[in-house]
Amino acid sequence: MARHPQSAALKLRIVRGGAGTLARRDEILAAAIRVIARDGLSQTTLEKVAELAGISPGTVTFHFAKKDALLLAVLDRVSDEFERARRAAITGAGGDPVAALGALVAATFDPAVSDPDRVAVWYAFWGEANARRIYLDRVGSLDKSNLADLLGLCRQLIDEGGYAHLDAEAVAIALAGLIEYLWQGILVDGPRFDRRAAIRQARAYLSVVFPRHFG
Amino acid sequence: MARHPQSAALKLRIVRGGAGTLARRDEILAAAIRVIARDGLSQTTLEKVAELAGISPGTVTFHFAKKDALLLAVLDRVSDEFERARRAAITGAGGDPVAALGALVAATFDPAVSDPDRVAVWYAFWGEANARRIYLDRVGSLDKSNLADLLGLCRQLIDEGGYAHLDAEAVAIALAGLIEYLWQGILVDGPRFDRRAAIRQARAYLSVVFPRHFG
DNA sequence: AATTTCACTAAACGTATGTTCAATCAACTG
DNA sequence: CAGTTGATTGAACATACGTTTAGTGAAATT
Repeated sequence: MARHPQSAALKLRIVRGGAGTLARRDEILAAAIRVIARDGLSQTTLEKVAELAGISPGTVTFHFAKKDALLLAVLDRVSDEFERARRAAITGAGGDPVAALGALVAATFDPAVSDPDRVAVWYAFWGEANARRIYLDRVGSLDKSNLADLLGLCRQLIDEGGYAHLDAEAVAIALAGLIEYLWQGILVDGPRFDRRAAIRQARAYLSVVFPRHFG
Repeated sequence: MARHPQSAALKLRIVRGGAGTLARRDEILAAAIRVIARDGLSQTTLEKVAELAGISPGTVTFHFAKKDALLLAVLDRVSDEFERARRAAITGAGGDPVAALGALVAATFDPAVSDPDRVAVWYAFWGEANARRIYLDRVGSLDKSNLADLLGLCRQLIDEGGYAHLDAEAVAIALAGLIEYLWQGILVDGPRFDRRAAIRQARAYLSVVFPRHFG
């Protein structure tokens, strides 16, 4: 008895990288994200994921051949979401480094992007990054391009804003570290994390470094 | 056939918190640290730990009743080492905030303290922190007291050094984030991590914020 | 010398879990 | 409507792993 027959709404069958409809894959990924966040990678089982998705364990391996493939798909999903939000913030600023830095901070703490589950998943993969090089490649590259963007924006602001005395690299690394550090608070405090305070503290740092542009 | 009889050197039997000699416990903890760093928490098994320690799997559960207890002991061990190094750096500075900040940075990237295995273990537990509250308590409290120390030192330097225009909290959080961010490099680059460059970058930030004391 | 204690081994046990597979049902196709 | 395809189930399989336990030998104790 197939409890989940193909509905007309799911007729759009785009098979890429694996079997199954995209909708079902998304449901499984969403369930996996929650299980990983709740139980950690070491306690994540296909049975738990299946139960949370309301399907049988076999269906999970039908859509994701191996457990490893599912976990990697989760990482890619979360990684893509973060990357997209980051890019949108920069693009929306239209070349203005001050607006871009502000938008990056705002995007980082946007509840839609950095909900506690996704943050927990992100840290879970960081925790296994040393053991699985493929994880390290993903999380590392996102981190790297984030720093590269911040460094570019800081350089631009230093040049155009008359902050020639500043060490762009030091300022950018500190900013990247600050943002990540505040981000950790989401992991620690969960839903009670004060996002406005985090944004305020990030801007306080920017106003220390670039006082004439972040008053 | 007991291949590891009690030798005269191990006669000192201090049993605290569990069975066994301290020496054997240390060997097991060292093996566990390496396995966790190499394979991640999700792939760490008692058999691997036992093999690396050159003993049988049963001996591990003899010294650490449960696997959970072993993992927690590993976390405590690494946590204690970090905390001790931090405290030593601050104490050694004798109340001088400039010396203390410099010593903290140096200690953070001291190879004896932050060897790649220990850093990987630290991140591994961070990765499971959302799932296991007891992990979160440990890693979170170390992080908290670290920030508290940095904040105190920054406040002191701001007051005594004539930096009244600076936001102490913003400066301290950025410093904490910067150090952690650079620390991540140990995880990413392993033994090839450039510790001198990291120290240089940390001091570059300090010289941006406190130019008259970190020239 | 006899007895007890401690550290350890090796095998056994039971369970949890990733993966496979035959069967089933719905939807689409011609 | 008959036949094919795709999604799903549920059970079976194999195995990896944490834990238990009986047994062993050396050291300490009496």
